[in-house]
Amino acid sequence: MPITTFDDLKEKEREARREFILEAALKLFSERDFLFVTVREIAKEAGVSPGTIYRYYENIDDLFLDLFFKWAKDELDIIEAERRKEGGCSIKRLCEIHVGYLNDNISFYQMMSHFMTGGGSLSAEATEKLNPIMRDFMDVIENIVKGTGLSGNTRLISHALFSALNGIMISYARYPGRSLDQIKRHTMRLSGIVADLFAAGAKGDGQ
Amino acid sequence: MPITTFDDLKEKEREARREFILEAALKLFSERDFLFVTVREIAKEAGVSPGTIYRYYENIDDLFLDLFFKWAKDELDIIEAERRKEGGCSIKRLCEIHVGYLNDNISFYQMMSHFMTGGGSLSAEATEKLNPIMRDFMDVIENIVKGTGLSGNTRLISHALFSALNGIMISYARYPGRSLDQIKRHTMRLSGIVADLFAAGAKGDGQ
Amino acid sequence: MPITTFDDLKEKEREARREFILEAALKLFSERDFLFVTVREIAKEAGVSPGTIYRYYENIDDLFLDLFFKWAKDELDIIEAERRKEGGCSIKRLCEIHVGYLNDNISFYQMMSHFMTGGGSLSAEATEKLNPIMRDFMDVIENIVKGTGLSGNTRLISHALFSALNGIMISYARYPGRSLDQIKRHTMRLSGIVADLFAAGAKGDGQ
Amino acid sequence: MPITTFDDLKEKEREARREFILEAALKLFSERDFLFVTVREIAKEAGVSPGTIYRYYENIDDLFLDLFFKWAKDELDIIEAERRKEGGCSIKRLCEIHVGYLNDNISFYQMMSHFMTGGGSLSAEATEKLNPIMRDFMDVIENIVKGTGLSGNTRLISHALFSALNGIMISYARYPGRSLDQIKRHTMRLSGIVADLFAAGAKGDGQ
DNA sequence: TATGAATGAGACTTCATTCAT
DNA sequence: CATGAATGAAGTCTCATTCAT
Repeated sequence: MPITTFDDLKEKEREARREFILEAALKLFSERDFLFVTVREIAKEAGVSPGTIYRYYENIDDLFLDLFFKWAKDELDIIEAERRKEGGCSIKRLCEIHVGYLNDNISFYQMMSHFMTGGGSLSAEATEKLNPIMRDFMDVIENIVKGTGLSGNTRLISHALFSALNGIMISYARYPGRSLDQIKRHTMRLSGIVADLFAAGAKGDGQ
Repeated sequence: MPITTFDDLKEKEREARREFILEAALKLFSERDFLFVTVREIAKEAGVSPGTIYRYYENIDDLFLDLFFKWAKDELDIIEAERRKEGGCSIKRLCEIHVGYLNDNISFYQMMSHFMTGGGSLSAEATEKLNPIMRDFMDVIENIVKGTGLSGNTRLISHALFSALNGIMISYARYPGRSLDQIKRHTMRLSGIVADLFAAGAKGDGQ
Repeated sequence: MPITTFDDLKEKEREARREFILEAALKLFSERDFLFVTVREIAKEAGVSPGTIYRYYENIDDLFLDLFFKWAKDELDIIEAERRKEGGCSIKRLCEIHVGYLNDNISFYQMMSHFMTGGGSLSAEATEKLNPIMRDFMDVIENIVKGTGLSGNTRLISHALFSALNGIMISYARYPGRSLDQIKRHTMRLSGIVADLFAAGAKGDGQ
Repeated sequence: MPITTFDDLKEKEREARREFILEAALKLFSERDFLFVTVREIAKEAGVSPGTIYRYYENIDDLFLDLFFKWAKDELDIIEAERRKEGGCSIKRLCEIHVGYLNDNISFYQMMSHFMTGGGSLSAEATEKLNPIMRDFMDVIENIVKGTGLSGNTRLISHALFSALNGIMISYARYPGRSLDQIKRHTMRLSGIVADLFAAGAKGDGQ
């Protein structure tokens, strides 16, 4: 019989408020490059004072990281759900999901590149948090890759696949003069090409 | 009979000074993430005053763009040289060159992602400058892709190849805890995988 | 027959809690310059919430004052104890005690200078509290001065003696590059010189 | 034949502007405890922008230090002038000058206590700057002390004298409820007492 | 009465850019 | 044409204090 303590409630409330701030930040990031969004703006959007932000995050990079994790987990959940479906998750479907998700959460890949290229001051602590989630991501991709019957260095292939998809987004997600819709179509097509090549490679390799 | 006018001379001198400033910036970018290099530092390194920078570039993004072009042209020259060699430039070699070049000019891909993800305030004018060089790049890649005997939408495949390689760098060029050497090795290996897949795809497609 | 009312008990409890907070602050001040200790830290150390501090002290300066009084009373007790000893308390001994006490309670003189130099926003009320304790201090010093057989304006001389000793601490208690031990030795020696001069002055004056 | 170069002029102008900012800060310090004067206020008072302050001082403590040096040198000049007079500078006169100067530059002793008690973040660099001027000060005092015919550890005695005078100011310069005039009179009297004792001690010692 | 989350003014500092010389 | 001093908006973050629970 589960008992909900007072502390549980408080913790839940705290999480909710944290989430609320995160949503506010998210809204701003969808309008503007996240690097140019300020603490003051996030606070205003969330309807709290700047100081409040710092009750929930030690510094601004911390907030960025939190949002990054949220996204990563969110996408992982989608992929996992797909895998549990009958027939599992093909490489093609994986690529669709990943590029589709990045299209719908345009700041996600920005952060990815921000943190990955060392733009963030990435405290040792932050890096320690960043690593496991990326490993989870890679594990899932690798499992799918393995599922295609492919042998060889599947880890390396997973790295290649993952980074190739990211590169598509980096390269074309903000292509000037194109609508969001056009961009989505283009990046999805490119991801399709990549997916086919990897899938074909898997088949060829398996023989 | 060509006449070198006074204006020509002045123009040449101007170009030289512009180049000089650019080299200074380049030197600093090789030491530090280009987003954290200030105008004052560039000016100091170039031995001019900050104000002078603005006689040659409308703003700092303009300078970034100029350097970006320089790099792009530089790499294109290398690729073209390779193509003129006997046997031409294979996809594999292209991938080696591109990822190798990015490894040696670490700020190049940072700028790539900076401009491509909309980090720069890309004036309409800047965008107009950005497009042709990218098209040149893509033309060269496409020619190489075509040269493998591949049919189909070679343009799209070139896009996919190019962005996949960029993605490798974005994703692993600053992998925390690894030496530059290790990173180069890893990214080169990944680019090898991608190259093989595209090459195999080309063969398969050609049948 | 004394009757302990409910109110008395409450008042006692209140005093106890006040004392508890004070001890917490004291502990922190012994580790760090008191100006850099925050209300939150004191609250945490005392195991109460920041809001609680304000149920016992109108503001932070009020707490500082309270601690200041505690120290002053504490030192006065020591001096009084010395006076009650056979032979009483000489000027020399007084100086030793005072400078010794300041050495052992390094924040005491910091606060002294804080309040005395107007750093605190000394409300009228606070000032009213500050005066009697300082007068007590001065009375004791004057009594000792008088006890040496010295005539003349003993009050003024007491002021001079007291402030001279404080000055020694202000000037040398944080002398950079010296250990606490070296500082104690140096300040004690200086206080010895001052003591001798005042004592000699007393003798000369007495003739 | 001295030649005033262009650089000399610029340097002079720079010094003048630096001085101008310093005077503005000085004015504010005379009205309020210097620790509560902000960069913005100084900038406003000086009629420049906050950023300009940082062209002349690396940080705010640097400005404080500069003002401190200015004062110290200024007072040293006064004392040296006195020494060059016929009859030289007696201990009594030295005390008058020092306490008089502190009375007229009420922030001087505040800074003295600020820096001496470690309130400033006193970078190693700052400390290195602080030491020589204090040594100069002490040298002058010691020379005067020696001039009275006193033998023994004149350095130590000088320390004692100097800190005793400072203590007088710390202890009484902001005595609540007294006018500046009353304070000056009181502190001067106290310094007179100290002066007499040290002078007497010198005589007694000389015998 | 105690709590502690929220406040919000305000601190220092940076830096792309301008403009009088 | 080059200079570089000055700008000033904007950034992140702190912390004494308040007030609804």
